[in-house]
Amino acid sequence: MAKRSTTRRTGIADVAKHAGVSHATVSRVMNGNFTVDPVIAQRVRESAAELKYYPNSVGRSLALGKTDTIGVVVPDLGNPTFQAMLRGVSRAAAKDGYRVLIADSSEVLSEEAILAAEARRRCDGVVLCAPRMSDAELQDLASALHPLVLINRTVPIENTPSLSANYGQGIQELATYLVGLGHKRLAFLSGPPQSASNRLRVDGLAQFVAEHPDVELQTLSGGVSFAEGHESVERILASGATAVLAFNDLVAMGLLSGLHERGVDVPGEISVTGFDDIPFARYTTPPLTTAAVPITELGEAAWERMKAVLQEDEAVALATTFSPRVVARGSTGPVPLG
Amino acid sequence: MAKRSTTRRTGIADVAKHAGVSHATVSRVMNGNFTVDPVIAQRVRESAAELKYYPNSVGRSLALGKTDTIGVVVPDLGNPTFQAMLRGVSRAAAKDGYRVLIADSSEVLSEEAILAAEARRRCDGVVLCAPRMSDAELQDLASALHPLVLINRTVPIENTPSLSANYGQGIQELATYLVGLGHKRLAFLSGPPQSASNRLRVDGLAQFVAEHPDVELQTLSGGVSFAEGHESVERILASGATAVLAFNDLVAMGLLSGLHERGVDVPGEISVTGFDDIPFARYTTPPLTTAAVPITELGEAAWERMKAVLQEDEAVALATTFSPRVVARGSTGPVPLG
DNA sequence: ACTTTGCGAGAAAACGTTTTCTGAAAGCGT
DNA sequence: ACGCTTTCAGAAAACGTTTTCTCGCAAAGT
Repeated sequence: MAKRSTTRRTGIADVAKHAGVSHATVSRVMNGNFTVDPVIAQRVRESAAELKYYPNSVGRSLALGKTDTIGVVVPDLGNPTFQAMLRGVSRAAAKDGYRVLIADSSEVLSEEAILAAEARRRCDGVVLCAPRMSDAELQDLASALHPLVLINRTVPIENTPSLSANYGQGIQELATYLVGLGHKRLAFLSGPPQSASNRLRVDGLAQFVAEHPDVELQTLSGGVSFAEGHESVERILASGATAVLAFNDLVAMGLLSGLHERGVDVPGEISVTGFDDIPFARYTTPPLTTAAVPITELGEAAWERMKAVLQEDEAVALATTFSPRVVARGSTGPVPLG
Repeated sequence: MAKRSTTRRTGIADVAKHAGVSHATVSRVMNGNFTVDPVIAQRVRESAAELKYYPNSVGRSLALGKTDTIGVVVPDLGNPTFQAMLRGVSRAAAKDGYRVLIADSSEVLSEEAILAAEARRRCDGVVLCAPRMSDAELQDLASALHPLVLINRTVPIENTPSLSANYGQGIQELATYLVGLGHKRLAFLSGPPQSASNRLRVDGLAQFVAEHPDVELQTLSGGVSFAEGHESVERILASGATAVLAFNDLVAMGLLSGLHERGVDVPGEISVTGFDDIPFARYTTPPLTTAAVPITELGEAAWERMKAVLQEDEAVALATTFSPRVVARGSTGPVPLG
């Protein structure tokens, strides 16, 4: 049995005894059931207060069959994007009395499914942020995870809503903006190949190029982080591009920093755009032109969908996309003469 | 009773029936108890696999009296410092099979105690990050929270370890560094009054001034965020200080940005330091001189202490302080010629 | 006065595990 | 062959709630 420590926490039985009633009555009072004589109810409340009784939440969960907790699986807790998602989910869920259990896969692909399944076992549902796993694996997992909501990953699975930013549209708008400034030679610093949002950007750019035959686009493998952006400087300069579309703001900022060190003028000699509009983007020098993704709202929307699924709402919207908005700042300018 | 949905999840009873043994035996097998005949154990494992059985974790928690979960309460999930703490705690705990439940008080003082107590009810212990509540309130709460670990807040309470960065020492080292560059007129852009770490900085600076009578220090009320740093530009310039110690990196970055917009040269006309060394600090222009706080390590250490308390180790270190390290970068320079 | 209705509270089952206790069978020495 | 220990598995209690069912009692209706 549960290892009896010297002193047990005060339970419902203690309150019942103290108030001279049964467990059932105490439970009823604690849950605001009105079929209890007000006099007795008051006595129970006083006993509970005196004994500092608070219902054991594990016991409650067992009886009720729910934990009032949802799991959120993120690829990297160190990434501002996922931090913002997490915050959105957490705050929205908190408003409805739900708590969030976090699981950080540290970008280890093989951990993702395990963490998700384990989280589901403890929680009423799971939110998967930008899962890296394959479509097939995700499909398999979906039914086991069932109250499941996806962020930045769309897979047509029954009962699983998904929220995503329209990266394809966003990157096209950025490219359009750059071309409007006169740029003809663009470079795309791509993200991780297994990332669905990278795929959307690649596809969006492919479409853009198809519609603008006069524009030349090079794709260079980049990454997701500052450091990776910083390291890309040489290759960017060698490419001869006059404008760079970075995978995200972090990469753009690393690039900006590297260019600054090399004495390359931004936007005088080269223009740089990011993606996401993380809080820092407006404070870089020069301030970063980027596509704003309402990522915290995505998180909040994820909770709303989750709530709907938990309540077994029939009409829960499945796929919702949020459109990024180009935010023009100082890191982009007219194509240099020459 | 728990509202019976149409299909129940497969439980230990199903496996028992399928394998032709008792609940107890299944439980023993699942928990790696070796007092089971290997032949039977194998049969049970096969049944479990076939039925896709996974132990219900709420049931387990109830029987075992533990949830393998700890709560982490932070003042603001949007703050990089707390994000880093959270990440440290979460990753360290995950290595030991524990999960983290998050509670974000959104800097609402009155929510803190409630969230902490509620988290404790669901978890085996609570980590409080930089609690804003008063010492008295914290003392009161401590026993109810008991497996409790504090980050960036030291209160002498039995059984509750605390991890903190030595902000007093750090800010003195930054001030020493600035004075070494010739600065005599310093300004401190302070943080929230109820923050213990702000108090440590104030005290540290007071000591510094006492030891350096020739140095003039002004304290201006600042804040914790970018925006607040950005808004302080006028007051900083009006102060006539040649070097500014910002409460943290965020404030320093906001200030840097504001100064840039005003065409003020950093560090030519004024030097700026931050605090924390958040990942972005090295990428600002100019790169930010700051005091590096190993904040993720603080989080990891917090878990180690928590683990020790959970295991009822007698010899658990109570108060541990981490020393910040001055990281000199480009935002500081010699005092301008007057 | 006797049955019916209704209200409120207690007994007990249920949620899904773990673990103690008990008992049966098997192994061993004499 | 008998009694002892040992091994292993099942029955049942325990964890702390919620909820259904039941029942007593009082008020109301005939």
